[in-house]
Amino acid sequence: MVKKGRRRLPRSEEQYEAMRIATKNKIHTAAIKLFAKKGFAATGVKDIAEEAGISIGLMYRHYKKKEDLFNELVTYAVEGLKRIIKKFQSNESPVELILQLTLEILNDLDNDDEYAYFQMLMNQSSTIENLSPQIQQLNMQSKAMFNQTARLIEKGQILDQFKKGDPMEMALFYFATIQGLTMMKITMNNEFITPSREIVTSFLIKD
Amino acid sequence: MVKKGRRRLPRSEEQYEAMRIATKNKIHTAAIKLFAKKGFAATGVKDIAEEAGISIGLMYRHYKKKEDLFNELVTYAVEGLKRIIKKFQSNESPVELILQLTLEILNDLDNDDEYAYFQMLMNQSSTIENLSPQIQQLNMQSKAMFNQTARLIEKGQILDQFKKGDPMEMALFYFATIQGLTMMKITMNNEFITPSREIVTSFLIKD
DNA sequence: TTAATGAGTGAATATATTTTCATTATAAAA
DNA sequence: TTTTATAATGAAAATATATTCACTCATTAA
Repeated sequence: MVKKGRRRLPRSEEQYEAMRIATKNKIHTAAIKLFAKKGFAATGVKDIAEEAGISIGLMYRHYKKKEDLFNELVTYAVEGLKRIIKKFQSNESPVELILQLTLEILNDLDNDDEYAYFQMLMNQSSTIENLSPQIQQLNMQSKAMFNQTARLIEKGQILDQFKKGDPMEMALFYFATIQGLTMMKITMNNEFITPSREIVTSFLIKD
Repeated sequence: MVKKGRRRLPRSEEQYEAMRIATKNKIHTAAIKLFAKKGFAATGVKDIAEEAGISIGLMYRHYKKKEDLFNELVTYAVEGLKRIIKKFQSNESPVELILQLTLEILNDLDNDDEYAYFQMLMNQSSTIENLSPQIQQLNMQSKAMFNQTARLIEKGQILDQFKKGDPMEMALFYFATIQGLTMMKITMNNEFITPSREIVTSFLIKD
């Protein structure tokens, strides 16, 4: 409808799109880092703008509220979770699936990948009172991830790949270690030592 | 000096002291819970006063600033750390010492003891920018705790009580799991399953 | 009863943080 | 060089949170 009165643009729509995506990326990278490290409340929009190297005003052109930015990041985390859940539902060998995920996570921790930040974001979410739909979704997917992992462990136990024990308890412990490692990574930074996957999985996988 | 002009008091000094301690305890219990769950920035003095069942004004009679309250709690955490470090320096069997600590922690998690809150407080501390002397002390003790644990693991390896591996890496992993479990406990609350100590120590202790 | 004292209160003030918006900068077409 | 559309800015307004302080409350010795 508005298209009818199309006027000439100084830049092409593609150029504008690229600019917007570029600044959005800057905001994302800065925000995930700060939210993960300091939490939602302790992170000021000023901090984010500074870290991203843009003005506060520009942030608000992209996000009406600080919360909207947080929620968008949460959405990415949800997508990541969904991918893992889907993978776990495949028919591959349980031990292979767990090993694969573990190695991937340890690798990301070692390479300072954004993974750690997203993991922390998931914790931070639980500290927020006013649960947005995005955070509710995240909580649902987390629970699904848990159940899926417990089922996978059960499968692996039947195949005699895994050690005995309550699958739910083991799944919880697995994620607790991942959680804890992520936290350590973020707080210790360069003093952090990424553990071998043998250490991480020794409670679960038979030698 | 001031004692000279002593005037009559409606209550005895002991009574006043008891009242002050009572409210301080209320504040502590409320604050540690909220700081641990939501972090320093996200916890309002209003929240603390509400949870403690007192007025905001009374809070400020006991602590000039919100930060002072936080720092006092940090001091308690430091004392706890020092106790554990001292214990670890004793000549008891390494495997016994680690087992003892692990069981104690798991028991506290199970019983909803304040331990979990103090553990989380230690994380929250790392997210604060303006490092108070108290927080600096906490960081120093944390590092000491690490080193002490690594040394203990080394000792246990020589005695063939522990599995092989880099002691520092294993110490870090140990605390990461504790950290992660604490976090889970606080976020999941009643859905949390306290893992058996066998699961927690299986990466470290030989069967 | 009254007077005295320190605990306890919460509305008012100070401070910090978020959000808005009038304005400027940029790059390309004319 | 001028015009244009949109990105980008940052000081000002709106909002939220921390802190203060003039006051009330509770208790007990006199």
